[in-house]
Amino acid sequence: MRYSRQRELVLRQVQNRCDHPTADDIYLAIREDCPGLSLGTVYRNLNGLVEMGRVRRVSIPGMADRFDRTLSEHDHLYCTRCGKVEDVFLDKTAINEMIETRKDLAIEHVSLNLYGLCSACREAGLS
Amino acid sequence: MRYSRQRELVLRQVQNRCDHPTADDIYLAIREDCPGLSLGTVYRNLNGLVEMGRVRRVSIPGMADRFDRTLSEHDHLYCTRCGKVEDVFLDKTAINEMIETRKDLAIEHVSLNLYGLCSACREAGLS
DNA sequence: GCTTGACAAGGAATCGTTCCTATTTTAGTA
DNA sequence: TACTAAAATAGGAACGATTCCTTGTCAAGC
Repeated sequence: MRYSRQRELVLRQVQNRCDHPTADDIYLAIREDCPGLSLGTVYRNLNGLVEMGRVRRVSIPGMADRFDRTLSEHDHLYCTRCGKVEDVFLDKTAINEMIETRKDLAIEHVSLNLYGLCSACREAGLS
Repeated sequence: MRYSRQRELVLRQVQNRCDHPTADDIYLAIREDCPGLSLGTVYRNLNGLVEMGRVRRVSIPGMADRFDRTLSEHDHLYCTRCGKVEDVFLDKTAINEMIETRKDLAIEHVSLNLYGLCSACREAGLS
């Protein structure tokens, strides 16, 4: 795979942000430094970077895909109040053990979608 | 909410099928008995039926939404070989317990997406 | 039987995403 | 440094899923 300035910018954008941007978020952000950038290029590069394992894709039903710089195993919490997506690190041994007991199923992979309040909304609600 | 023949047909279609049809599947099936049916009507009624709790929506990233007649708590297995969606009934007490230990999180709901082989593909693979 | 509001049909519009084509960039080679 | 082929881009058309809008229809209560 050849170097490209656009891919470099896309990767940096994901890595430098602590939120979970959509392709369009990334497009709008990079566009300032790189006018003439095409949204198709952003999608193509994001797909490539996901395939290479450099970034992760976060899919939540009914929303545009988001992208995540954090590669280590974790899940995502969708905030039902503000819509933000937050990383959540869970101990999944209990889940994996439960899955293993089900010898009748051939499950290769489990993904969790968590719905609730993000840390900011939770703290706002406590006060 | 008023009665309508179209809504009746949509609901029956979901309830009489043991697969997980998409809006379009339902549209095509009903259209035979009810020419002039509009796809928009199918969507509108499905959304209404989901809101009323008469059917369930099954969302899997990258695919059209599917609809499920089974209302009791369960999850879904997406077959990585044939693409079929299958109901899976899991004992989620371990998951719920694990979630409860995380006092730092305000999680309201957890949904699992399972990826693997459906029962048909699994049996085909064993032989 | 008339009115009114919920519903349907039909199609335009939207959103997220991919695809296509001509043009530009990159990297290896002479 | 110049040349070339492969790979990447820009720009926009196309696509699939879904919603929205407008107009027409029908059903239940007065």
